[in-house]
Amino acid sequence: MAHSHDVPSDLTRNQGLVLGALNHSEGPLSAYDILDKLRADGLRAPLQVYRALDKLVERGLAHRLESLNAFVACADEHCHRKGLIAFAICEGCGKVDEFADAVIEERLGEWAGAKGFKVERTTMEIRGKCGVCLAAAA
Amino acid sequence: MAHSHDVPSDLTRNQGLVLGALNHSEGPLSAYDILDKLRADGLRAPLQVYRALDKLVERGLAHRLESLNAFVACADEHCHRKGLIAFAICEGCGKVDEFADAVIEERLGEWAGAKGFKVERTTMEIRGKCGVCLAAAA
DNA sequence: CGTGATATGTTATGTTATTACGCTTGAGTG
DNA sequence: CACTCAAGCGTAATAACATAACATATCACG
Repeated sequence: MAHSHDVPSDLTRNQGLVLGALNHSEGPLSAYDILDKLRADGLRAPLQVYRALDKLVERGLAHRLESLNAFVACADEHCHRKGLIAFAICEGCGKVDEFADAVIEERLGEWAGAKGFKVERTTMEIRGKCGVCLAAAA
Repeated sequence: MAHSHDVPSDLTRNQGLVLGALNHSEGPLSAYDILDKLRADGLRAPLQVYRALDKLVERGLAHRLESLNAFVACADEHCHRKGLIAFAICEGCGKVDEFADAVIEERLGEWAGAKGFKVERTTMEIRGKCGVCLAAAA
């Protein structure tokens, strides 16, 4: 059976390395975090990472978390996710939960329709504490 | 009658200057944009701006746009806005429309409740084109 | 007056992201 | 095969965003 983080075979070397680093990580990584992890593999410059990230994000294999200036692998194995994706980021453990909500998306569409605004991209990020961390703190 | 951008009188000098710069601007400003506008008033270092912004954001007089690394004055004159605020950012003219949506907020609350996640802060930013820019492009 | 909390000014530094330039690779075509 | 065109790659330099560390100032309040 397929590993939960199998990687498309048509990625370039750098793209594969970067996606591998993201898949391997528990939480989000900054571009420079990724670079540090991949120095052993020959990467030397931020741009090598940013270029790979651009492609991965473009293809939906990774996501950028704007409020962290960091990146995560897409949680959807088959990367079919379309439209609005929301992220819940735990301030305690740093883990990120990715989800989609059709109601929110629809509601946003209504707002946009009423305003004549054409939506191209939406970022939605919730900061807080996950259940595990709350339980641990209690 | 009150000016639409009257400023609370208990702000410090730097806070007042920074909020003034934001109020005066058509669109979002980066901290360094603000600094440049305020050099004539004696500001010299980024930190002076960041410190003022921290306070303004804390008080809800300004908002940070994560996807732009920039700031806007709060659109609500009386700064009573609580809870989730969404921003629609036009890629054409750079203007930002601020709005609140109770349905989205509630929906998010439901998700959080089901997951046991405690929400502390939410950022929601829509990128796209506003009606004016769409009309102009047609 | 003293003292603690908040704000300030300044320098230096850390972190994130892009520009500019030239070389390499590989698919597709004449 | 040779050509070329698009995509990717490597490197250096720099731009843009943000904070640390430290000293001084201001002001409410006991």
